[in-house]
This record gives sequence, C-alpha cells and structure tokens, in this order.
Amino acid sequence: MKPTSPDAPTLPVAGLDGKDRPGDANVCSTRGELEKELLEFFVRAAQLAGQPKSLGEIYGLLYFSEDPLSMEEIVARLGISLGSASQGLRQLRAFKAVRAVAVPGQRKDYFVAEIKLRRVIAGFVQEEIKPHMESGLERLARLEELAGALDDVHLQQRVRRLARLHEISGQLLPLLMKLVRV
Amino acid sequence: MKPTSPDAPTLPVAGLDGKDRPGDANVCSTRGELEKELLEFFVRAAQLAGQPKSLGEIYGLLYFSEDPLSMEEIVARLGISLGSASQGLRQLRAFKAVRAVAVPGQRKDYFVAEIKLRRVIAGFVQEEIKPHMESGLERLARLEELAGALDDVHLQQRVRRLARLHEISGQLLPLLMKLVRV
DNA sequence: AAGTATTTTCATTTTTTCTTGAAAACAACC
DNA sequence: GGTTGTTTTCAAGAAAAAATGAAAATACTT
Repeated sequence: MKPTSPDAPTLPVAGLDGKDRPGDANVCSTRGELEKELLEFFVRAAQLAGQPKSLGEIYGLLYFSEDPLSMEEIVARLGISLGSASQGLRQLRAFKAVRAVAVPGQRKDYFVAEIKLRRVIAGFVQEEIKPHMESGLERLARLEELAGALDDVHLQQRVRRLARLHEISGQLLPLLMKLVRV
Repeated sequence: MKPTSPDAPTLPVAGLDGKDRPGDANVCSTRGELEKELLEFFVRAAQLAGQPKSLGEIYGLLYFSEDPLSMEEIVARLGISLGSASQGLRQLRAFKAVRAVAVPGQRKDYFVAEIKLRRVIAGFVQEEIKPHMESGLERLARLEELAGALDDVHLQQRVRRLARLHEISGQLLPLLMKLVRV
C-alpha cells in the first residue's frame, strides 16, 4: 500500500467549476462534483460538532483516499495552511479519527482515517463531551453545597433539580457508548 | 403570583465584587457569588450546545427567578441589549425552554422558564439537532446515488459505509427522546 | 384613529474563533 | 555535530458569530 505518488492526484478537490455538460458520460466532472459534496458533508458534520471547518475537510479527504497521505499532500489538495493541517491532524488523532502510519523509505508521517465511524464518534465523545460534562457536574455539586448554606428554599429547590441532571447524563453517556459499540 | 415589582430586584447579578469578608455570616455576598456561578453554569451549557452566551444567561436568570420577568427586567439585570434579549427569548421559546405568561393589568409579556430540564433538552433536540441530521441524511442518500453511477469501487464502498450512519442516528434520536421522556 | 408602550428587525460594531505563515523545535541522516 | 527535511507553535490577520442600539413594526389603550 504505497503512498500516493505526488504526480497522481486522485482527488481534484479545488478548482471545480460545477458545470456538468449534459449529453455525454462526463465521469470526471461528476466525480469531482461528488468529491466536493462529500467534503462538504464532513465540513457540516464538523461544524455540527463545534469543530473547525478545516478539521472536517482533512478527515473527509483521508476518509476517501485510497492511500495514506502526508501532511504536505493534504495541504496541497485542500489548499489550507500547514498550521491548520498540523493542528487539525493533532485533534483528529486525539479523537482517534486518524492515525499516523510509517512508510518505510520515507521520513514523513503518513495519515489514514479511521473509517469505522462509530469509533470516531466514540473518540469524540470521550475527548470532548465527557470532560465538559464531568466538570459541569462537579461544579453543580459544589453549587448544591453552597446553596445548602443559604436559607432560600426556592433557590435550593431549583439547584437540587438542576443537580438531578447528573441522572440524565449519567445514563446518557453509557447509553451512547453502547449504541456506538466501542 | 405577581410579577416582581421593579423596586425589588432579587438577583443582583451585575456588579458583584466577589469579595467575601470572613468572620461574619455575610449571606448576601455568598448568595451573590452563588447566583453568578449559577448563571455561568447555564452559559457554559449554552455554549456546549452551540448557542450564544446571552441565551444561557437569560434562561439561567429565569430558571432561578421566583416570578415571571419582563424583557425590560431581564435586560436590566443581565446588562444585555434589548436586541439580544428579544432574539434570545425567541429562540428559547422555540425550544420550549421559556414561555410567555400574561399578567392581568400589564401590557408587557412576562416570561417563565420551563424547569423540567428533560423538556428543554427534548425541545432543543427537536428544533436543532433533528433538522440538521435529517438534511444530512438526505444529502447522503443523494450522494450514494451519485456514487453508484461511477465505477470506482473504493469510493462506492466508502460512501455506502458513510450512508450507514443513518442506522446509528436512526436509533440515536428515538433513544435520546425516550431517555429524556418527552 | 391617534398616541403610547412594547417588541422586533437589522445595519453596524464588538468579540470570538479560525487560519495563516514564518520562526522555533524536533528528528533523521550523513 | 552539522545539515536538511519535517512538524509544531504562536503572534498577527481574516473570517465568522454575537451583541448593540436605534428605527420600524406591532399591539394595546383611550
């Protein structure tokens, strides 16, 4: 499984005109169109998850690439900066959405996407959602204590009700994980 | 359940110095501290959900208020603009996180928070998550068709795999709703 | 219907977030 | 140990999102 050679770009992502001449097969343009839309799909998904656009682009590109890609190639195909690529890849590795593979005669790192989307979702939940929730629940516990010291019954009730959120999220996360079958 | 009279603000959110003189009970300052942190809790929750800060502040304020509050009061207590308040309240009403109540002798609208957080979550999922997912799944279906026309087996496989996402989300949403017991 | 109170809208400003690119850090090789 | 290829970091710039405030629209009252 050799890395894509630099002279054979298979995903001409940038520079599409979107036109589709009717009446002939025109596979190239259809393919380009498709690839553009696929990337856009991942960009939207990234943004729904509160992640930068570039992250979605990188993952999308790797998801559809037959071979591992170097950072250089990613930068070239997406037209993004080295900085974005480096940061995006780091984040994606944290989510276990991509991993680096070593290519024998090559000094560079090459990257491949985790194509099991369940795992990507699981990694994202683990790294992004869980910590937020946990710190939120800690904070809530402290607030409940604080409220206990006051003699405002109404406020106490509301804080207590709020603190019951941990019941929901205590169920939600395991359930999500189970659904996603880590 | 009269609306809070304008001369008796019970949530002095703005203008806290955070100092806590030790050695005396100092309930006021503790209370102020608590209220500030509670609002911050909701602000974080809002941001985790990809919503503007002001939205969290408004909901938080209403969540802890004993009485319905008018937009004017909300603006005054939070120190936000009328525009933010209007837009935030609209969004919150769309999520069914707040509702307007009519106060007899009063022309203004008064707002109360839905304190059943399950319902708020359900409303948010319904209004924000579901539409995004649905449009994404539609888009995927189209892409799968498009890919079928090409003779690139690898690309087809990946698109098909991606399209299986609908299995996950097809389960996820009902499950989430069930958990949240709408 | 005219006047007033209240809410909404929206162009502008402010704030936040993302991206860039070049310098620093690192790592492999000779 | 110095050289070169590669990656990371981070200050500055660009883009996107949110907040503002005043004008327009709406709704209530008399």
